[in-house]
Amino acid sequence: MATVTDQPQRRAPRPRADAVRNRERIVAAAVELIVEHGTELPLDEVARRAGVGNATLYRNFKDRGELMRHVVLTVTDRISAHAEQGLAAVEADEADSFGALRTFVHAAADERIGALCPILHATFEHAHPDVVAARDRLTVAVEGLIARARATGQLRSDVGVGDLMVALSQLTRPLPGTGCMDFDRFVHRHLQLFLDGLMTPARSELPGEAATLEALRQE
Amino acid sequence: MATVTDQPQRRAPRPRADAVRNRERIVAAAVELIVEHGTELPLDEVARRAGVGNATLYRNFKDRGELMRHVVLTVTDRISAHAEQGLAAVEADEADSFGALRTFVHAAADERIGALCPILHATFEHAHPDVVAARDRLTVAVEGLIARARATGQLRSDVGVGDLMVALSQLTRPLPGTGCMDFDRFVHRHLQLFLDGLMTPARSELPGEAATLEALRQE
Amino acid sequence: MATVTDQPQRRAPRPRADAVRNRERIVAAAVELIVEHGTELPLDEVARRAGVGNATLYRNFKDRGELMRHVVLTVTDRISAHAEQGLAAVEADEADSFGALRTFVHAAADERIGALCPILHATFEHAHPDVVAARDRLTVAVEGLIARARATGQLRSDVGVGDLMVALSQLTRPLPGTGCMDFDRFVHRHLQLFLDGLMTPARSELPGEAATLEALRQE
Amino acid sequence: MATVTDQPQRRAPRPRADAVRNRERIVAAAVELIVEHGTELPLDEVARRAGVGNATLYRNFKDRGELMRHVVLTVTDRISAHAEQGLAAVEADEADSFGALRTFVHAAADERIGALCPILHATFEHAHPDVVAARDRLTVAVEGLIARARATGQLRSDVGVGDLMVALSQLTRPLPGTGCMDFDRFVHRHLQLFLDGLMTPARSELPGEAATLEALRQE
DNA sequence: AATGAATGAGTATTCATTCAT
DNA sequence: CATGAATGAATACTCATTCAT
Repeated sequence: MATVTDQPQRRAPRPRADAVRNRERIVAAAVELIVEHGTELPLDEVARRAGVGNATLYRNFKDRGELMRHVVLTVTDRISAHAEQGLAAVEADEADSFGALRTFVHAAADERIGALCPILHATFEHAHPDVVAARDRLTVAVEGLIARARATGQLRSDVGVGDLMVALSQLTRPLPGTGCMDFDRFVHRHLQLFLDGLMTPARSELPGEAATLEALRQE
Repeated sequence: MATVTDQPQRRAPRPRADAVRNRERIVAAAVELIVEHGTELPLDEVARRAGVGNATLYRNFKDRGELMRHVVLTVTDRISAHAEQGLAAVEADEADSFGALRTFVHAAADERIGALCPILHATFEHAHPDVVAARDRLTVAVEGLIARARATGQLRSDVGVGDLMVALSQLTRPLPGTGCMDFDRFVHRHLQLFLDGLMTPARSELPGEAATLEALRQE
Repeated sequence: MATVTDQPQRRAPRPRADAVRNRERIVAAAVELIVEHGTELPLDEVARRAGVGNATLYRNFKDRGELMRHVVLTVTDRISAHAEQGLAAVEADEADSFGALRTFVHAAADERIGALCPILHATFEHAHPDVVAARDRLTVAVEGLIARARATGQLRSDVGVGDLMVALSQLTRPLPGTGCMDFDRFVHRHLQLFLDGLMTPARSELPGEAATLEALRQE
Repeated sequence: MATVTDQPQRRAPRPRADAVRNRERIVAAAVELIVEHGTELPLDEVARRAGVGNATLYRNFKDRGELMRHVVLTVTDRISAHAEQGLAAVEADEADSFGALRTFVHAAADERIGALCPILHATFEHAHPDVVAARDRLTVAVEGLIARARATGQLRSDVGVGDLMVALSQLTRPLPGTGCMDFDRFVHRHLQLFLDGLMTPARSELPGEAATLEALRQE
């Protein structure tokens, strides 16, 4: 039915079928390599891993910063989707709100949120519109989860979204030079322990003030 | 002429007075820079910060690996001292055992345990005798603290020393390019939350198995 | 059906209508960019300025050298036309012969004789038949102008066609990175001064020997 | 007599005897290569020509721009010295003032003033204090020569220092890819002709306005 | 025939490490 | 001993040219 109207419109997007694939493969390879070797990885290595020439990488991403930004956007979007999904479940089904938070945290870890550490760099373009938008989307969704968990009295009231996201990023931050496999065994334990610490009743008083993701913008 | 008789007595202690100072300044500068800029920093920068020529650095430390090892040893030793001191206090005075653990964790953060991130690299010589010895010393002391806290029923029984140390290292791991100052504001909050999660009664079941520091030797 | 009979007639002129246009636009873009940014400009830039894909450029011009050659030929031909026109005027109308030389020099500058700077490169194919032919045509015409100006006693007798053409090229040679607009303000002054120096009576003795365009073939 | 006071002060400058030599050799090689191959020359080639490793070049000159700046400063200073020497001769000895200008122009050509074309680039750091100072020094000296030549009625009054310097630079601008040897044969002829055009009585009217070196600052 | 994409070879620059003073 | 300088081996990035659509 709708296909009739679709056909004439397809001319523009088509010729890039393989180019789009290359782009995706480059970002995927970059995520992998950031997880394995940290953010200082050689871009030629990314290109090789993606199975393309190095210049193809540069055709798609003007420089290292742009590639990093796309990695961040890609991973952030995936994680936002998890958060929104969890939030929808909680709102729709009256599900266990803290459980939704737990589920989200572990899912974010599996999505390699630790690879987002570049976003925490002072040198990273925190002000780029796309980055701001992605961060805002994630913040909104996670704040929703947090508000729900707080509303049901399961989450202590003195923690902010930044506390959760920064600790989550740090605890899952990849170990350079490793396949990460061994490390994964421990990470979910640490997350679980941290989540336990977020529950009510609060067992200690927190120093400082609640962090926000915006506050990480350096300078 | 009378001074001649003095000279032989000076042999042992004197010749290294400033050399020792140089060594210490180099390690101190390295710790600072690792905390500020991560482990990939230029060694010339370390030398400059230490106020010595770069060749002096290489005279004292054969290569980057050796310098990193000494950084790790220095920081580990300081942290071990804190752990042992806490343990002694607990054993002597029947003090609050979980409180001792808390005190130790925050002290380790202030001692820049985050500078131990080189130990997280696969390329680091985890098997070097000095490193093994330092790690063992720290492990013993922290295990003592853990045993005490467990004995008084305040620490949940399903966490190992590795869980504590790895999570502690990760949560305090510096963000490259950061003056770290802003970050410090949050770190103690995260540690406090994590510590809350370590208390009894356990609020969740932990996946995987307890980590040990030895297990961090990758590959 | 009747239209079928029309088709055979179209063979010769039609198939190249837009192709010819493309060729011209590419050369024009190249001239512009050489004037603005020197000869080291990226060919992709030329294609973009011409509004065609880069591959189209390569379909028309095998490589950089061939494009440069066509630029040189195009510009040279235009300048030859000016010279021949000036010569015709002088011969027909007994006009002011040195004035014709002046007019030619400024016209050549406006035709962007500075874009001939590729001809100044040692790597340029000075011996290519088309280049030789174009250069000979220009040389003949300019020599005619010079002969006339000399015959009327206005042009000093110790300067050759090469002196004129090389100095003219150099004085109008574009400065890379410049929009050239500002530079244009000065160029005609310098040309005027140089032309004044060509007039009789000679005010100095010239060192070396008269240059010829052929002598620019380096090595 | 003065040597007594000199001896104790010599300690500082000594240890760099060879380093200073390297620096000079790098600049000299850069001038040579700019003359031969233009400003886009590979820096590795400069290092090789200077007989040092490429990193030595970068130790001495942070980047391409800094090397270029020092080339410009070096050449400009040498040329300024010529101009000042000529000016001193004219002022002291009542020598032929236009002859002094001629002598200066040919000397500047031999000092490769044509290699200064980078100074005319829009991308060059025209505002750098050292460049400004060097340009001012040169401008002052040449303006002195011009004023003298004008005062004696030999130089036409409608040309500015910028007219002279830009035309001089352009006429002596090296031909990329050549040993320049052949070209040198012609350059002094063109300069001589241009200089003739500068003499009184003026043989034509000049369009536009007198250029200044400052006006070449792009944008 | 025309295009956008892909590629490899080249160039600038950085940094760990060694050498000469 | 301590130092500044020198070096070669990376790595990021550009561009002429070729390929697939």
